[in-house]
Amino acid sequence: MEYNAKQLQIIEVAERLFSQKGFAGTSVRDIAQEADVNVSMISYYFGSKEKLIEALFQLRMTESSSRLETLVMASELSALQKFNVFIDSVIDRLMGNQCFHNIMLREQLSSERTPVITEYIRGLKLRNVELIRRMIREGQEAGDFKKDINVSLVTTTLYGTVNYALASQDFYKIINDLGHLSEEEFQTHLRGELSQHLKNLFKSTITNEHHIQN
Amino acid sequence: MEYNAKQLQIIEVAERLFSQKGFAGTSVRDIAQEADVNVSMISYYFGSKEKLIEALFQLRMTESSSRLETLVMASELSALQKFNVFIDSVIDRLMGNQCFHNIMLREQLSSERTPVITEYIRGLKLRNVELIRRMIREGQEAGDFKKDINVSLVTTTLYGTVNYALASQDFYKIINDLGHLSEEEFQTHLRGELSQHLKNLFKSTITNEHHIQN
DNA sequence: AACTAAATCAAACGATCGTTTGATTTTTAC
DNA sequence: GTAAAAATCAAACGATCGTTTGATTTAGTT
Repeated sequence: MEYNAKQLQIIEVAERLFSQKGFAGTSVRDIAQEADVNVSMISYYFGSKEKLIEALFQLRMTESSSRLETLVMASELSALQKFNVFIDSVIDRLMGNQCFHNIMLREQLSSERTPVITEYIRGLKLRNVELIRRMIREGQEAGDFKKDINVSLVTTTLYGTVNYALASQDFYKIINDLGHLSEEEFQTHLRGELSQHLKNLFKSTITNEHHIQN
Repeated sequence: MEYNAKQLQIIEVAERLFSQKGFAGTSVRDIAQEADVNVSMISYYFGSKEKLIEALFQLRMTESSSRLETLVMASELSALQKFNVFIDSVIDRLMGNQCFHNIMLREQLSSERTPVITEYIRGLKLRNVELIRRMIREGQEAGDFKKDINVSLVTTTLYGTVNYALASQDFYKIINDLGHLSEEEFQTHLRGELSQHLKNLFKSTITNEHHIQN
């Protein structure tokens, strides 16, 4: 499915409002007003509010990242280097699509989920955890990584840390006295800190004692 | 403020429904029906739906954990031991109040927040990060912990990991073939895995090279 | 220019929302 | 036992919800 400019405008406004106020907390009139279209256009183009968020998910999910998978795995980087590249890509992907990942996180918190969206999320998470599993196994076979690594929990810490950092970024800015930075400067700062923190965290956890070149 | 049995019943049902369907996604009629009271009782007792969730926050926030602070800090445990005790207490607190922490996490994702609730959350997070800061500083002064530790990000990883693990527990159960466990067995299993994972994660990250007794 | 299809609109639809009303029942206090 | 207070209820309130209608305008095709 491809969308015209007006449809994309509706989707993008909906994405921002769903992120800010939640799906149930956002009315189609809110969306229509901010997207500068008539209320009926939403049903006209998408069928329903429910179908609209499904269209959003379909759009955002399909445009993401099968490149990464082959790009990372096919390279001649060491296992740890691949893992570090992956960490940065996760940070970039989540920070570059904060609204959408906010919606996705909220969706995971709900127990009354749309089957379509639930399936999208499950598929994405399955791909992510499998990619990490392959990277870790590669590192283990090279003798660089420890043998007993809980892949699920490593994944959980990676995504959990980035997600929670983004959810708490206002608080983070305050207690670290970063109010003087512009929004862009702050995002860059946070990105760098997260990257360093996570790389350090996992390096000392999943690699063996004997030093390996970074 | 203290509540009678009926009021507590309403609060507890509201807590579960807000957790499952979100604040905006839950109607006062939903709550009234499941709590087996008349719709008007919610306004009668709490004033409004908004005041109801504020009452929930006030109730859950005041019943939590200033004991921990003095208990952990005043003991003769080593810095790492204190940190490990704190890790377990965080896991227990979040897993023991999943509904409420689900609501709290959702609230942090929203940009249109109730000032009262925002302030509750800010205060709680401030206390938590300060407690962790004191523990880390103590470990540093004893020479056990590294000098350059980003307290905010350590806190973020701790809470982010536990929160995300709970948000993804259905997925975790599936990909780890834990479907044969009862719900209680699974919770116990997850608690243990999380505890081991986080202790291991932080031990290798924040302690110095030379071994210190656990 | 004439016809067709797509887009846009104001208005209205019925349903549900949070809240209030006013009567009635139950509990409490003396 | 009786009066006051608290609790409970069905019903209704106005507002807003997502969606549909039907007329009108715009764009595309010949």
